[in-house]
Amino acid sequence: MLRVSKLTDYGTLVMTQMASSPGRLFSVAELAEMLRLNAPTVSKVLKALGRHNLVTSVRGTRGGYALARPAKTISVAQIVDALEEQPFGLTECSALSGSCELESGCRIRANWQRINTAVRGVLSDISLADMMQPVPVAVRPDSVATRVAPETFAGKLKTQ
Amino acid sequence: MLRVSKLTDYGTLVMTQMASSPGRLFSVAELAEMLRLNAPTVSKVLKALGRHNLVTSVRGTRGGYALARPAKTISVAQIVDALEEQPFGLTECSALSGSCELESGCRIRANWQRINTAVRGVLSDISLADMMQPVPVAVRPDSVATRVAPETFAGKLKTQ
DNA sequence: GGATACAAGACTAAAATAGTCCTATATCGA
DNA sequence: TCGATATAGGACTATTTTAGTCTTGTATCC
Repeated sequence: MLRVSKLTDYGTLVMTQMASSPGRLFSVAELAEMLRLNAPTVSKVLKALGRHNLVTSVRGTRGGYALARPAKTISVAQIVDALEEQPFGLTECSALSGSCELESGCRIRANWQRINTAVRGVLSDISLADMMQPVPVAVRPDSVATRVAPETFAGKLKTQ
Repeated sequence: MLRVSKLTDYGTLVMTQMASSPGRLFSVAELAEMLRLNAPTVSKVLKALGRHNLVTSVRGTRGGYALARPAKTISVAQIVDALEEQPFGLTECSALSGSCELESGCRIRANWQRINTAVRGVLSDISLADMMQPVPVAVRPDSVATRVAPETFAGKLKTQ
């Protein structure tokens, strides 16, 4: 449904929370309480983020997690990649195998790949630090005309 | 998983096929055979597209479907909207209700909305006619640096 | 009036996601 | 060195979503 999984959603929350105090370690229990999420779920998110080297972990009594690098250098795309099971791409192929060879199929597929690349570009150009910023102006969500807010995202959202 | 449903995928195929002969009517059976898809599935897609006024239909013996308007004036976003159940948006809210009020939550949510808008902008700016064009240059799918092909999409993919 | 083709929507099966739990391992501190 | 704490990995169940089909109804043509 063209939606990111809840795990990814939680991931942005957890990462942002950790970004607010770059130095310290956060335990699963702490983060779960701060964000009002269940601990096992937060744990699952953090384990996946750890496997992708977006967070570091320390075991033991005073252990916990912290961002592996500054928030400015972590993109939303990287969080998505860490938490979505499937590889990035808006379509599976572009319909059933065997259909593309006929006529229009393959062009469609190639064009979907270009759309994928553009969408990924959007996600790659937004950093965790950006996600913490307040939104500068009211954006009407469905208006294409207003879809780029003048401030923070402006430069980042140019795809060329 | 940040993927469009198969119905949407099929929708782009079906619409493109119809766009190749703007005048004529295509029956479900014809389209199914041309695209090597099952007829009931193609039917489901076309009914949904019809409800959203992207195709017109004629019943009866020599009936069928045709694009409701020129391919240049139909965007991929409109096809997505017609065939995805849920309203457009990459995250459900941005985690559980009640979490956002605390600290970082709401900013994240607002920023996700801006990402939604940017992604939607990509889909809104690609027309069905664009989807029929051959891809001008090889684009390495995962390289952000090359993510905008110089030709056809170039102007369209600028989000500002 | 009968054949054809779309319209609406119910229904089943399969797949993906969400969320929890169990076992193992590392660290700290008494 | 032992026990408490906290992460690591991954299995597992339940839920939700998606895919695909089928049935009944209606419009059009000949």
